[in-house]
Amino acid sequence: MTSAASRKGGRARDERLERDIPEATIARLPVYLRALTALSERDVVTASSEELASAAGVNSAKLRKDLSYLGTYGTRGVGYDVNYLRYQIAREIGLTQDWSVVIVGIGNLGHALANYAGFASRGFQVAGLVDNDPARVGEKVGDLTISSFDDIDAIVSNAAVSIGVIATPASAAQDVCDRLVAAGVSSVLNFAPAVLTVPDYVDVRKVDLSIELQILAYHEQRKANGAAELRASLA
Amino acid sequence: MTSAASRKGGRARDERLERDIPEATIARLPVYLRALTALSERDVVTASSEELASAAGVNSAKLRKDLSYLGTYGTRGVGYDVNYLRYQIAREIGLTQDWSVVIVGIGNLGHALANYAGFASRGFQVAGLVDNDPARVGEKVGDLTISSFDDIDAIVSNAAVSIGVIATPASAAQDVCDRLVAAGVSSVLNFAPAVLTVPDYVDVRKVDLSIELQILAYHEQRKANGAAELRASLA
DNA sequence: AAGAGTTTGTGAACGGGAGAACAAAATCGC
DNA sequence: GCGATTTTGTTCTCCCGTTCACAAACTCTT
Repeated sequence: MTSAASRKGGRARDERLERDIPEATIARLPVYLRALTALSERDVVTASSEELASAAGVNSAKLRKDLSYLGTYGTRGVGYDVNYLRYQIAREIGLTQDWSVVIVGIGNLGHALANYAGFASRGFQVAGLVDNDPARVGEKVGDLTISSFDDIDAIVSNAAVSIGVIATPASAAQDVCDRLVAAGVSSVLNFAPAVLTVPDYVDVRKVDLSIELQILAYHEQRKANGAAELRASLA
Repeated sequence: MTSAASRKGGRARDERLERDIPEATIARLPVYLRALTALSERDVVTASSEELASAAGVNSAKLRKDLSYLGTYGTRGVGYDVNYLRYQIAREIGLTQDWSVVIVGIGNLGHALANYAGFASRGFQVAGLVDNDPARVGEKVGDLTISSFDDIDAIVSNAAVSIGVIATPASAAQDVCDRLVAAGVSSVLNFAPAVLTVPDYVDVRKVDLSIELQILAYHEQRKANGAAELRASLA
């Protein structure tokens, strides 16, 4: 932080100490936000790093360090003001504004995503649903109507969509991704089990259900083997 | 590897060099597996680390190091035998055996998971669907019938379920998790936006859709701010 | 059979994040 | 007003994971 300040030599807007917040921290901010929201709903006014950390499922030192990247929002001897900190984190993540997303691929998963309440409640608005299957185009899901691939451009530009969600089969994912990027999307959340190639300025995050299960299976197997070895060594 | 061998002093089963494979590597093995499967389907017999890495979306040095934890399966000057390596990875992850999973919470997401083809194709068998809502119990999803919470014990023990998938609202997640663990489940995949507390021997992995979107939103905001700052500094 | 050309496996350097520990800063009790 | 107490913000150390770079090992050509 001092480096940024000294480099620019005390520029006017430097109280807003231009950060580079570690990725690992960013990934935890939404968790803290959720914990704070829960506390706020129970009318808790103040929380210590210890309390917050336990609600978020992390270590308190880590939480304090994470928050220190955002600024000095706590009070020593007291803790953090729940609502104030909540607002600061929301602002930092960018949740004080609304984001439009388009969902491509309205199969089982796409349906679930389209109806997912967690989106709207956090400032994410589904601006369009798109599917390749002519039989599905025109179908209503919630209060939205499924459009065809060809409408991607119009949807993205009309609703200023910057985030695309891909819930298609793997075979279609790269093509869909290319179209989204061409239409102006610069962040992609990919549920398809495929590796996507995108320009540098585009962010991609991947969620892969079967990979998660495979990781669990590996550990299960290890547990089982460990137990078997233990039995063998006792025999 | 030498440390393990020397420590135990050349024990009988030590060719099976008892590993501790880094978590980061384990998380990538399923990706390699998928890439290998794709190559195999195109009848590719051999692949270099460079080819495999690009198919998997990683750096070739990382891929080689990852594979070296499993054993010496490549041939210098040649590359890796696709099918052989595929089998070795599958065995390592534990995919040469079948795994039974139970899905709890058959809302939109639960439905999608129950119908997800990627499970069956990788040796994961859905042994039961469970929901709390009496109106849903008895309903058929695919060729399975939804059971009530009270049947969790029976399902888990009858089908030797070791993995539980939680797709309930956050408010129910901890209770469901406790029941699963009590029934004998020792790995949990949690889709509910809640922090779960479990005994040490239980593994939990969490998938949180709205967190992924929030991370993307943060980066979007940064991109937008960066562009705005750039414009300002040029003006 | 020997040299040229590939490609793996790994040692070593590097960077980032986690956790312990403590000094600084605030409140509270008297 | 002052010492005791609480709790933050931060420094320091350690560990894990990534990447580089190269020697070892294999094939192919002549």
